[in-house]
Amino acid sequence: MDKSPEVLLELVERLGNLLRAEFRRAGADEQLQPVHVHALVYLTRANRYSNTPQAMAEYLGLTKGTMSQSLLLLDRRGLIERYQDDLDRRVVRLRLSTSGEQFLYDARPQSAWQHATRNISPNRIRNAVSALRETLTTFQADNEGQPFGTCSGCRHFERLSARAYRCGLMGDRLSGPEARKICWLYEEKGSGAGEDEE
Amino acid sequence: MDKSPEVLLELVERLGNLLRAEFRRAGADEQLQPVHVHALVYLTRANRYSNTPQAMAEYLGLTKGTMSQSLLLLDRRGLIERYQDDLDRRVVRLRLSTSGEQFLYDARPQSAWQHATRNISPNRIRNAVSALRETLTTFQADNEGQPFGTCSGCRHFERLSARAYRCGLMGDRLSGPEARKICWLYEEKGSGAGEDEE
DNA sequence: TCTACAAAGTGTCGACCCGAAACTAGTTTT
DNA sequence: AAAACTAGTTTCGGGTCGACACTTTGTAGA
Repeated sequence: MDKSPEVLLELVERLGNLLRAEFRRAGADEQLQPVHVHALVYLTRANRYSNTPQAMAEYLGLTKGTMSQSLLLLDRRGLIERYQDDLDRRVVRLRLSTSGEQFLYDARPQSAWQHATRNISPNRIRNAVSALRETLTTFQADNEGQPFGTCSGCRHFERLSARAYRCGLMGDRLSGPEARKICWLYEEKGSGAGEDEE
Repeated sequence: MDKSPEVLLELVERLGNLLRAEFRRAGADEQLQPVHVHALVYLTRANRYSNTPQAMAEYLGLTKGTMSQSLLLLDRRGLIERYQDDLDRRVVRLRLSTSGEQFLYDARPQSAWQHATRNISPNRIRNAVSALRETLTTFQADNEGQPFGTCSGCRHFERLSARAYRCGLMGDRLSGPEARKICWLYEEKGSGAGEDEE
C-alpha cells in the first residue's frame, strides 16, 4: 500500500502550522493574531469582486460573524478601510490603509517561507504547485466551498486583445494585474483540470 | 520573474485553512477544537520518545502552558490517558484511551483529504511530497525548530538485521512499525538532503 | 404597492485558545 | 546540600470563534 497521500497531508498540516506560527510572530509587534495578518495578506491579493467580508470569511474558513469582529479590530487599528458599495448598499468593501500596507512591508510575513524554498528547483516547485492545486480543486468541489482562483483559468475570462481582458460574468474590463488577482467568482473551465505548467 | 514559490505558499496556506476547518467539523460533535483533534492525531503517529506534552507542543507550535491546558481538557473528556515516566518522574507520557481511538475511528478527520487526492497519480504525489519535505527541513533549520522525522531517514537509525532496528541515540531496539512513527529526536543524515523519490 | 423573503453585515454571549510569567516538583551539577 | 536546570501546571488577560438574534437593504410575488 502507498502511504504518500497520508504523508502529503501531514506535510501540509505541519507547514500550515509553521506558517501560522510565522504569521503570529509577524503580528506580535502590532498585537495581531495570525488570522488578522492573513486577512491583510488576502486584501493584497483579492480582486474587485472579492474584497468583501463575505468573500474573506469564505477564504479564511470563518463565519461572517467572526469575520465581522476581526474586521472591526483591523479597522480600529487603522490597518484597513471600509466603505459602502454604490450599487448594493448592503455590501461593504475593504481596502488596506496606508498603515496596513506599511505593516505588511515591515513585517514581511512570508519572507521566512520564501527563503525556505530557495534550494528547490523551479521545476519541482511548479510540479508541486500543480499537484496541490488539483487537490484543492477536488477538495472544494467535494465540499462545495467557493473555488477562489485567478482569472486566467476561469470560465468567464475573455481576452479582448493582446492586453485587454474582460470578465464575462460581471461584464467589466480587467487590467492585466487585476486578472492575476484572486477572485471568488472563479469557475473551472469546462474541460479537464489544470492547463499550465511545464 | 517566477511567482511559483508565492503560489505554493498560497496553496499551502489555503489547504491548511481548509484542513483546519475539516478538523473543526470533525471535532464539533465532541465539542473539540481543531487543535484538540490534531493532538489526538499526533498521538497515533508519535513514537515512544515523542508522546510527551513537550514534543507535542513543539509539533503543534504551541507553548507548554497552552499545551498543558489542551491536554487537561482531553483528559477530562477521557480521550487520552496520562501517566508518569518511570525513569524521569517529571515526564508525563500520553496515550490515546479507547474512546480516543474510537473517536478518531468515527470522525475520520482525514477522510475528506484522502478523497481529494484520488485523481492525482502516485508519482506526482511523491514528487510533491519530496518538494514539501525539503521545504520543511529548510524552514526548520532556518528557525531552529525541532525537526520531527521518521526513523528511516535519521542519523541515529541502525539496522541490526533484516527486521530488527535500533536507535543509536537512545539505545533501544525498535520494531518495524515503531520505526515508521514520528520522532522528535530526528536528525538529518550527514549527507545531502532527501534520498528517494522520482 | 404591499408583502414576503433572502442576503450582507453587526452585536452579544459563552466556551475556549494562547502566550507570558510565576510556580511546583524532580534531576543534575558543583 | 545548595544551585542550576528541566518538565509540566496554574493563573491571568486579551482575543477567537460559532451560534443566534438583529438591522438594513435588495428582490420577487400577489
